[in-house]
Amino acid sequence: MRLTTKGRFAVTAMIDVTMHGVRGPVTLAAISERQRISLSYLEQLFGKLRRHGMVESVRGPGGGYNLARDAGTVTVADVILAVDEPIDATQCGGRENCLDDHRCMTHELWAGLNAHIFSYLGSVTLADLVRQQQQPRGGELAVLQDHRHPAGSAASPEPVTAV
Amino acid sequence: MRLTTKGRFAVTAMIDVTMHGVRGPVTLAAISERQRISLSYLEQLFGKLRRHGMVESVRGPGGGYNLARDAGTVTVADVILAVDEPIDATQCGGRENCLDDHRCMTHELWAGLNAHIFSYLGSVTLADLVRQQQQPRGGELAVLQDHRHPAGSAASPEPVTAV
DNA sequence: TTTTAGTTGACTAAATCGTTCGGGTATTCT
DNA sequence: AGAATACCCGAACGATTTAGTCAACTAAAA
Repeated sequence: MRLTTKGRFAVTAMIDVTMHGVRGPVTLAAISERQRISLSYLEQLFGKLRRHGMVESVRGPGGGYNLARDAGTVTVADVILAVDEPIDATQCGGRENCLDDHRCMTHELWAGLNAHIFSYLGSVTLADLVRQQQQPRGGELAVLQDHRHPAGSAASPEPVTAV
Repeated sequence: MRLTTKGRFAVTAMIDVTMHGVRGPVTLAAISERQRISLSYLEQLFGKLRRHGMVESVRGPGGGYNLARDAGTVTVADVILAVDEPIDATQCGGRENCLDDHRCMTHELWAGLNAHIFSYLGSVTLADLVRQQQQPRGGELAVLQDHRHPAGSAASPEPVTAV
């Protein structure tokens, strides 16, 4: 699970489709203007989103993109995986050919971390994000409150925004 | 919070230092050989880690790197932030100059997502990862079991490993 | 049939990733 | 003192990714 601005652009665009798609398809030109994302870049992203079954396209005048599934069933992980090819952080590629005493330390390590991040991003749907967005000044995600954290040891001085 | 192989290399190297640093400093050459990471790349990473107060260096023969803080207080988020400069996914840069009806939709959206991912990665320490690593065939992180997930909607066909 | 809007492909500048090389400096050992 | 060790620094590199541009195409509606 890679996490870059590319995936964030895709999620932002998908939220736009969700919010403005209640009556008819949403054009990429409209998304481009509202979210300030290059139209041609959106074309690339939505090409992948369409091939991964995230959206459906309607051609011709009045056309655009609709969600292919209900907003409550499309997760952030789905969107990111559609546009961001997964990477393999383990040097053994999942096989057991790592030698000596530390047999594939990175493998199990990142498998666990990946699994959890994936699990979290797979638990947040577009509907969740839209619901949060439509509150006047919500700030935090409601669904996020549902996750507990072991409380200890964090305490980083950096501001949380724009991390 | 960007998530690439660069940060993973850094965390892997830090775990190596934690595991092998119980008696004296750990050389980059040893980490390079054990973890199969380029020595010069390690030098770049540890330069940043040192400047961010993650490790301390000992020069000369018998030298190497030690953890600057206790392994239980160094989180994965700390390490990743040290080597991976943060990105700004919001187009307004945190200020309120985004116009029209959707005032900075991406801003609050990613602020929330970032906050949660940061919160999770900030809750896993090097000590946790080493503890997990030293179990013969542990698999999952124990600390991960402490996080609940709303259960719904995920169901992705992809394997969780190497996401 | 003209316009709209998706579809595809090639192509680009810039940044990042991981690596290699070549020199430094501080410390310890002989 | 001098050699060996190991951190320190910066430049450069090919490969990949990012974000964007351009052009030509097809399907559908007015």
